[in-house]
Amino acid sequence: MQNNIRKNIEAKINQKLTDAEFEKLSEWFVPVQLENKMQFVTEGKVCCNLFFVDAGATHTFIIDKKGEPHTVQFGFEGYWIGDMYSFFSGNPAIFNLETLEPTTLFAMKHVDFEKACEQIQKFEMFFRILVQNGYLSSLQRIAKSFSEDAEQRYLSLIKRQPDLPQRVPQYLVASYLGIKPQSLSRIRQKLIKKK
Amino acid sequence: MQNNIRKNIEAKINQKLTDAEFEKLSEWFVPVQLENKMQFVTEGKVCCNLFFVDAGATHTFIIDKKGEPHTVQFGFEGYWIGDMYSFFSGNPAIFNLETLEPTTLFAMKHVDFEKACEQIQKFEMFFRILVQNGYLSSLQRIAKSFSEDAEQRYLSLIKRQPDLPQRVPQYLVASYLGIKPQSLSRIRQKLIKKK
DNA sequence: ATACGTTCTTAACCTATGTGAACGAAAAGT
DNA sequence: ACTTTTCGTTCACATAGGTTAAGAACGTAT
Repeated sequence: MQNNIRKNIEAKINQKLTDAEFEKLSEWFVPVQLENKMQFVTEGKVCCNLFFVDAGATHTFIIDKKGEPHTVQFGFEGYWIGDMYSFFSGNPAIFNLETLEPTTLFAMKHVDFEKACEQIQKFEMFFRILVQNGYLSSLQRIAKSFSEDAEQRYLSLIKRQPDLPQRVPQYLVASYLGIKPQSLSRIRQKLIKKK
Repeated sequence: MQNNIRKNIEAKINQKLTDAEFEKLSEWFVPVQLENKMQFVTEGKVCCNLFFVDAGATHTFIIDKKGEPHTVQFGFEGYWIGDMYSFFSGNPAIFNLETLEPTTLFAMKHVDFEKACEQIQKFEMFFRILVQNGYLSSLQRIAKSFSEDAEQRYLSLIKRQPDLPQRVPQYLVASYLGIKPQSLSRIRQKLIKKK
């Protein structure tokens, strides 16, 4: 049942897990079924769970002072998501997470995460790589946001994730790009005319 | 000599290192003296060192397609810097690092880093926390860059790091904020008139 | 002291994106 | 099937920040 997690971990550390290791691990991952538009992490509330997206789609967002939401990350099959700040510190979350489709998650509690890191060295290694990669890609994203305009960011986004426009509403794509839906609409029109 | 490193690690993990642990660690940190404006990591070249800033100032930057530099991070006393991507993967670096003052660094090679993680569990823990915090703060930075204009970003930057304007030239502050020096100058004028 | 290069400022103009509003299409609820 | 809400588009206008260029202020080397 947690087979996708196994594949995911093995791919990232480039090593196989033993059946014994996987048995242990799978006990710490609890399946969670969510409908569309369910918020399962809320800014200001502690969330000591980490999630693996088995099927479906989610987004991580913040609400700014004016009450406007801003999507920071999407999460699809095979993504690890959650509010890492709250997860590790036990303080209130700084992000919100919500489903964009009916979604199957596996949730891991922080206490179990600590057990997993202690008992399964490969899991700790896996997780270190995961956080490192996340860190690096967010640094690159910051760098790109300074040197590219919205049109270029949109083009490289749909190049990287061609299925994104099919899976999430356009206003969320705009939010992720840091622009308003009207502006994305305008950019798309411009691109169609160019061709 | 590597005392600042010891304090830095102990503060982050909230535990003391034993003298034996520290002895071992300090052998893996090699001091490096650099003059002002020395580039010590270059995009496209492998850099399998991680650095601790003992004294001085540095910045991490990329060069965009038009040849313009963009500062992604500053590094002052007590910061851990380097191109993590190159450090961990062994691939060419994606960032450049340069001193902004005469600077004293401690460098740790990746092979020694691996030894340190294996032999000193507290070091591995320390490093995991370091990367986690870096990841979280860059996510928050992305989120803020969407909801705040340059003036607000400037104000919260100098609130967080009041000494920054004294230590780095204004055009680098502008670069970090993602705007041109002229625009920062304009913003500063506006703020002076407001008062 | 002089000359040179670098950094900061100012100003006029330009451009990308935001804002507000109106409209139609699609989706969801009854 | 009909109504209501949500979503995407389009437009006119506003604004933040970019661009270009000039000069002032400062530091450094001669």
